[in-house]
Amino acid sequence: MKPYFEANGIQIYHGDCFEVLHALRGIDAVITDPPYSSGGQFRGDRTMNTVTKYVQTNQQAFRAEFGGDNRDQRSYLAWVSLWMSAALHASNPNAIAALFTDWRQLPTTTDAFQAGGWVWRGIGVWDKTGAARPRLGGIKSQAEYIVWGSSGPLDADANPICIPGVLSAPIVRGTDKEHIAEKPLKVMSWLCELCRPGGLIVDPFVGSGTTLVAAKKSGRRAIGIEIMEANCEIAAKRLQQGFLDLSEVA
Amino acid sequence: MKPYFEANGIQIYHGDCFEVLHALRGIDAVITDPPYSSGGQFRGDRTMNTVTKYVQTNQQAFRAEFGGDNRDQRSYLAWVSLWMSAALHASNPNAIAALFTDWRQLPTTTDAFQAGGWVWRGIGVWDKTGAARPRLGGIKSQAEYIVWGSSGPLDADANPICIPGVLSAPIVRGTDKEHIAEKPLKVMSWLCELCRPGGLIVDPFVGSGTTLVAAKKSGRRAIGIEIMEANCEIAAKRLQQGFLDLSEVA
DNA sequence: GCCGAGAATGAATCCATCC
DNA sequence: AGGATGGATTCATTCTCGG
Repeated sequence: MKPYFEANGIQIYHGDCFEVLHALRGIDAVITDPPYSSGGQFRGDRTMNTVTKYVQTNQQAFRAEFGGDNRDQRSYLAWVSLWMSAALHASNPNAIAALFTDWRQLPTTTDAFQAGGWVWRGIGVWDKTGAARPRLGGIKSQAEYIVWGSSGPLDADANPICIPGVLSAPIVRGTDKEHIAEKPLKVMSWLCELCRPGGLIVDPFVGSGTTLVAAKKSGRRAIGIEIMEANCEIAAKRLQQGFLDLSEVA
Repeated sequence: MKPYFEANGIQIYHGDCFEVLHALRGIDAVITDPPYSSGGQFRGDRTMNTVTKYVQTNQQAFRAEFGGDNRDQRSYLAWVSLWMSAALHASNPNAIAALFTDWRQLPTTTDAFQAGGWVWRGIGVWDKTGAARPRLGGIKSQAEYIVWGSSGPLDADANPICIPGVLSAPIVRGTDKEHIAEKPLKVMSWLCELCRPGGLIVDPFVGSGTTLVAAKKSGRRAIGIEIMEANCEIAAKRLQQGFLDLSEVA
């Protein structure tokens, strides 16, 4: 398999994540921001008045909520657990994994994480620090979440760090933004510390490539996988710029 | 039914939450911090008493055990959905609910919330701002979570506020702390704003009574339910002190 | 009052040991 | 493919107290 891009320990493969993951070995950390598949198809139904919708017993309410409304969640569960399982097979015994998710998919993501064979060890919070749409009459949806864990026992000796559980960083805006759901470099750099220094980080959903840029800056090797060629190009460009920046500093 | 305590629109009932909830009507908000039944990876860890489970060092201050904290995930799901369902039947059409949980029980809590017939609308974050136990080799467990939603459509006109999605407040420490799992008054006051001004807040798990104190300070009526008489006493005492403080200010 | 040193603390977790 | 119990370990942050 030939990488789309390669330089200074960072590779990008253009293709499907399953195909590439099956060919990989020696992963120390899976750090990624997969498409959330969020936003309910049946939101109108879900937000109806449940008291009028379910006049009878709550048994009916239970079936409505857990029956047909969340079919897309079911396939999200299956899909995430499949590639997480593929990643586990390519991982070292003390590997770490960290997946982004939003509030709506958080329970499904923790299920998928464990269904894929990983040990779930906690939740990190990315606080967007107020730059979120206000929600009148309720709590502002101001955070995204990082489901994290390991492929086996935590080997704290290999990487004796402790990163904060709530990371505050404003969302990427305006002309800097290359991708709809782009994460701040600060947040991805923070997650890269979960990987042992010099270790191999894999991101199966490169997008605009922020994980790869962060991995490079923090002195880890990285392999990214991306299915859309346009994104491969953007990520490669950012990596090249990043190297230029680094050489200027040196 | 006779309240254990009553003053200035705040009542405490000493008893089981199911019994009292069935007798109630007209709830505008359910705001509560139930026992999480969390702690540890193994069943043995969960079934320990709460002081052994949650208190590590030889503390000077004595803090009481609290009950109902050793359900497994299945029964936790069933138990939460049952009292949430009872609360729904006692609630007004545009009622709000907000439940505390930790990372481990978050997915079960969102299931139970919906199984009880409520519409899940998001997750709030209580950021303990650093004073949490470090976790070597991983992400610090620095937050607890608030699962929130409503009994039906959100009525933003009745209460046109929007509270932040990440609430930062240090944990309660030292001699001020009356309960192992006590929440900061600042956090509970924030949540009380979800209830329409003058509305009725119900807390089925009073503990040390922080929700009730916050409700009083924010000008809402409140009914608390608590099964342990020792906690009823602590909460009543705090409420009386609160009223004294208020009168001194006035 | 301000600063620094030392002590205390935490809605844990992991593991050895015992029954 | 056991289950319960207790003890060791962890360190950033907060608290206490003396100078």
